[in-house]
Amino acid sequence: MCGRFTLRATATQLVEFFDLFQPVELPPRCNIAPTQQVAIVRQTPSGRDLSLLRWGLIPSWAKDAKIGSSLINARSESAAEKPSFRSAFKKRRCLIPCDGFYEWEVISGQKVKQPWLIGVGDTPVFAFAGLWETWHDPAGVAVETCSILTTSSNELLRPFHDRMPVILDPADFALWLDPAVQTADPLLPLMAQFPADRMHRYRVSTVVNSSRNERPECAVPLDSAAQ
DNA sequence: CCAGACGTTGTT
DNA sequence: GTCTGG
DNA sequence: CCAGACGTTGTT
DNA sequence: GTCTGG
Repeated sequence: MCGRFTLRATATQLVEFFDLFQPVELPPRCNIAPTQQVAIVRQTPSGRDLSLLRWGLIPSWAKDAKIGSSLINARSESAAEKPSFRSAFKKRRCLIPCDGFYEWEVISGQKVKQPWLIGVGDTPVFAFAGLWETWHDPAGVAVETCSILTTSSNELLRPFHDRMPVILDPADFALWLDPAVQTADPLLPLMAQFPADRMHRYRVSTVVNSSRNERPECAVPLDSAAQ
């Protein structure tokens, strides 16, 4: 599954990979956590646009924002039907740029979990499949939120979880973002497991365990010689 | 009709 | 907002 | 996802 | 144990 990730790509890399219609410079992030601002790519009439919104989808009908922190992921198999996600799945799909995500290994007898950083080998940046939504707080202020879709894990991720984030192939970006597509049928094949042989992983420092730590050290290989 | 739920994950 | 349960 | 808190009252 | 905050 996916609860923490990195985005250190430059504006140029983002423009090229996502075909953005205007560049956006983002500060490098090594430890993006739920409830924080994340960058998403949306299709607008002018082109593909990058904006920042809160991670943890709050359905439009929610009475308070709390539910958002438990909706950081959405199951791809059911998002089209679930009340919390179906409206967003139909009309508000997005890409979530990423260049690595963390998984934690539970080692028996050890209290502290060992984090790993997972990457896609052949691209400097890649895309999670995401959904976004608008919620209005009690004062009427609009809050935009998002969620990352999940699928069953491939061999590389299975040691950590039975779920992994949906990673989209750039060839599928246009269909995923197409506002005219409002049914799950043509989208289901896009949400398959990303192949394990195109991904890699390495251990990183437990510094990343606390979402308060944003230092670059979070994403540095622990023992590069041994990996 | 109204009231109440609406989600994911991991762990046991 | 929309569906399910009573 | 993990870390960290987990409470009430009255007074300032 | 469970919820909240980041």
